[in-house]
Amino acid sequence: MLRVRFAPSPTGFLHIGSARTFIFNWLYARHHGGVMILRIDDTDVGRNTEASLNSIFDGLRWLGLNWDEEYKQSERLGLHSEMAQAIFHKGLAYRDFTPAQGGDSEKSGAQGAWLFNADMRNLGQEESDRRAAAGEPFALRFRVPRESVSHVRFADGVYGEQVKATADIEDFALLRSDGMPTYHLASCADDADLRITDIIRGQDHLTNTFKHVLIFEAAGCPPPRFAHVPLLTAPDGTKLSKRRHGPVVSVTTYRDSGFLPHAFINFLCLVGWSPKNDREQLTRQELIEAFTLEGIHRSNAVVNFTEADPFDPKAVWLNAEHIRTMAVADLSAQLLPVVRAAGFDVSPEKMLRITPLIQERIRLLRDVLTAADFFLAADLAPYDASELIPKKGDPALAARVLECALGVLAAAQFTHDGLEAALRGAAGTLGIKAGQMFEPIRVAVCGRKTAPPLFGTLEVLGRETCLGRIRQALEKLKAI
RNA sequence: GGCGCUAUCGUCUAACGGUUAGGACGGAGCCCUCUCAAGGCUUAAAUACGGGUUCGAUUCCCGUUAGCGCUACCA
Repeated sequence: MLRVRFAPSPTGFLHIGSARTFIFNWLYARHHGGVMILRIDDTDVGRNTEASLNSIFDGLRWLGLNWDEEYKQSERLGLHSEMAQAIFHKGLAYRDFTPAQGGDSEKSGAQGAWLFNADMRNLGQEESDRRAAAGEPFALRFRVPRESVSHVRFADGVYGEQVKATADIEDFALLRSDGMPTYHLASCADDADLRITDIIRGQDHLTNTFKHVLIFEAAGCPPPRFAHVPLLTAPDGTKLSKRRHGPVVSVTTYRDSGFLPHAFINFLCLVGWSPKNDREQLTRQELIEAFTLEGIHRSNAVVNFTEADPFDPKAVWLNAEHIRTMAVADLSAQLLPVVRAAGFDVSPEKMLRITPLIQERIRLLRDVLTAADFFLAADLAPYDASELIPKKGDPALAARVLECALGVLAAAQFTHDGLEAALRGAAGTLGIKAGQMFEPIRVAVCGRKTAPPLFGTLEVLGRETCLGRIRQALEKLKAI
């Protein structure tokens, strides 16, 4: 049975790169009828936050992709130290009594790679035991077998055969001096215990994988298969981070701005992966069927956002496509809570009548607020009376049109076709073009020149509202 | 610095070593049209650079350059 896991650490909100890794794992599991596991990698106690944990669950729940098993690393610490002890007792790890380095002070100025601390690596068994017994703190380091093994290798599902000389791998830590496992140890111990068969994760772990292979082998466990996916970057090429790029990299930002979960998933899949048949819009089922590791790219991909436009245009387009192809009733149901959250008390029935008029005019659910404002608010937002004047017309013409409309609408059958017939007829009577007739009416009832088609709009607005707004428009015209 | 990964239109990407280098988003233009959308059509736009190998390189090899990753008792 194939088993995959998504293992976020709760040290920041769920960002879209992590979400994509989750999605790829999920797709892979579902494609192969395997098991999807969510594991919270929370061994860095100092950096864990409750807010981060919530952000992860909020984001994942919104995506609507379920997982089958759930674990928390902090509840499995015994397992980790067990593996560390086993490795230590085989002589494949050693105690390092060197005091912990403060922060990343060493990092930048480092000339040449640090591999190990000779004194500690070669410390005699007796002295090591004595100092440990005396309570001196130590980190447990993996003894990279540079003498006996020349290279470590593994086959990556995306990047192919990978080889690295043991001479280039440093003696990494397994246990910190406070006894907590490091990421490498905890991750491998859990992957082994949970019988993970395939690890699909970010490419930033590609070179760490050699260490992991070493750990699995030292513990006597067969390593799982690995597949690394390319990273997501900002337009400037740097990796996505809240500090640099703000909330645009957080999954919840997409949710709150009115993305449909599936459109978002669809978009993320298309960044760094391709079904190779030019298809762009895929249903969940189609994604499951089409998803293979072979379709994953090897180079980083940029999420094309700017300060002016926080979302990748393709993501927005995909969302609009999904909105357009939804059943009206479904879209209406999605729109209702957005509208109500903005403070408008709209009935489901009315929302259902508004929806078809704006369906192909909104790209994000949020857009309903600006696209349908004149349906929602009792009073129109202030607008300039000059807007009422039609092309090649003057205030007098606008007034004539509106006076006429008052009479026509009072009598017309208030349906799309009835209104169209009445209004076109009126234009003919006045001897003006239909456009000149419709424009002042549109502005009068909508408060602006760009709006959904007129007849359907009038119909949904209803006779009383239309007449009232036209009278108000006439008043405004007098002021010119 | 060391080690590793990567390199096709602005962006996401396609192309058994043989294509006029294809598609999509975005841009521009035209059509449709009661405005705005949607839709239809057209168009500009790419193989980082230099060497090989080959009858023939986007594709294989080497180098250069650039970007990214790892190089923590972070994950």
